[in-house]
Amino acid sequence: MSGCSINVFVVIFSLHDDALRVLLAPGPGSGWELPGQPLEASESLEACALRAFQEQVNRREVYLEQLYTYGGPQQIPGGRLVSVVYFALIPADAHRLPGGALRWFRVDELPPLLHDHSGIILYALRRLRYKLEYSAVGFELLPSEFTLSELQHTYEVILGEKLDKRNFRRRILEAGIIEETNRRRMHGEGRPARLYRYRLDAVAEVKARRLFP
Amino acid sequence: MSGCSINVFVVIFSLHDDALRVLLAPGPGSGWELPGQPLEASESLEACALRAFQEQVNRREVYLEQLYTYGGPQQIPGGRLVSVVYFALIPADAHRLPGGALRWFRVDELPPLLHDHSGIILYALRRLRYKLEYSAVGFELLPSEFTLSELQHTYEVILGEKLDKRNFRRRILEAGIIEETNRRRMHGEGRPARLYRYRLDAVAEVKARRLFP
DNA sequence: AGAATAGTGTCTCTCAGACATTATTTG
DNA sequence: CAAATAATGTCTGAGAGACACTATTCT
Repeated sequence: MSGCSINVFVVIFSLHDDALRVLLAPGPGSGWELPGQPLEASESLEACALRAFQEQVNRREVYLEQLYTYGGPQQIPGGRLVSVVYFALIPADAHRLPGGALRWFRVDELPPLLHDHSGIILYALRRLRYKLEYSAVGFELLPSEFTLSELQHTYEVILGEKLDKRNFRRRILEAGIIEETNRRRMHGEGRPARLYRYRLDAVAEVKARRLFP
Repeated sequence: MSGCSINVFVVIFSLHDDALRVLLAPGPGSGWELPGQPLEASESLEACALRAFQEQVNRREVYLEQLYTYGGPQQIPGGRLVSVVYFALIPADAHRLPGGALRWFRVDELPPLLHDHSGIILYALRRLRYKLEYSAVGFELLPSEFTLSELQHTYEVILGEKLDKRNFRRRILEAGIIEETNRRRMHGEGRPARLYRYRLDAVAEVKARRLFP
């Protein structure tokens, strides 16, 4: 076998303080980089990606999808480097404060990044926005029960634009991917909002639309 | 560096004899498999993919896009195996008869395949059909000048359904991705058809929509 | 009562799909 | 002039986007 090494990186998105954020690790030199690690001998690519942020997340289930595999002809000491990049969405209520030196950055205020990681993040963001249009991926950033206003706000933050309240609700409800609960959220001020959850079969459908497998 | 090896496979589509076909190589045992080869030390993933079918194609420019990277935890003797899979489209007039033991198979009549290659082909086909809807990828299977009937026929073969002639022409022309030439195709019988070509800036646009980079 | 947020319906316009006839060439 | 293929336009229904007011809770 030729001397080669594979790194798995993850673009981890989450939503807090009214902004979409990415988790980054301090790089070896001055900049930052995506969290990642070398693929170990007997684990799958996906398992390796999960390791990259298991300490950041309380929940076991997260949305994880392969993004792209980079492998230019660059030589590194000891062999060549191939990077497999995933992207992940974790719900606002499920992540811990970053441990170690990791930090959350707003996607619109990224620090200087090593390698081509800023290009990769922009690509992941493009794909997230795109998927938001045709799949139900937005729910992956919310707790399991949420109000329609919260859901709309999630969409607005990711897309970077305001949406019409009535059209948004009509579209989401007609799509049949969420269902009412009997519960409501009281936040002290204003009329309490009904809580919704995504339907279990809708979750299955979203998984079926995943790129692969 | 850990002992690991990377193979690059390509799902190569082309259109002839009224059917969408895939190029396959005889496997080590009894079944067939996708053409592919180990990644060499100082080449990019894409260059390795191009090597896989450079002898099948006259033209230098082909449509090539990364599909997915597989890397289960399976052990193979001497290390683990990661497979990067691309998919390629080559125009009907640009491919040679397969050299060596390679053969073209209709996608609806695949032979027994090794590994999970039949699943990979089905996934590539799904993606091709999907891309046909929102990008101009269909032109990549035709010669540089073509009639609208030929283009429609290409779409029909890939999608596996008949399309309405007037709606098809309206949609394609309104999309502004092709332009008339002054030439016509005479085929001895019936009224000669005007030849079209895709617009150069449309080609650029399609490239911009490519997944990455 | 007032402040704050939740929730609801209509109209218009654009786009997609169904559909049949005329036009041009060859033998 | 018959056979073969190319080329063309209209109608209708569904879905997307613009738009403003009422309802419920808390202090």
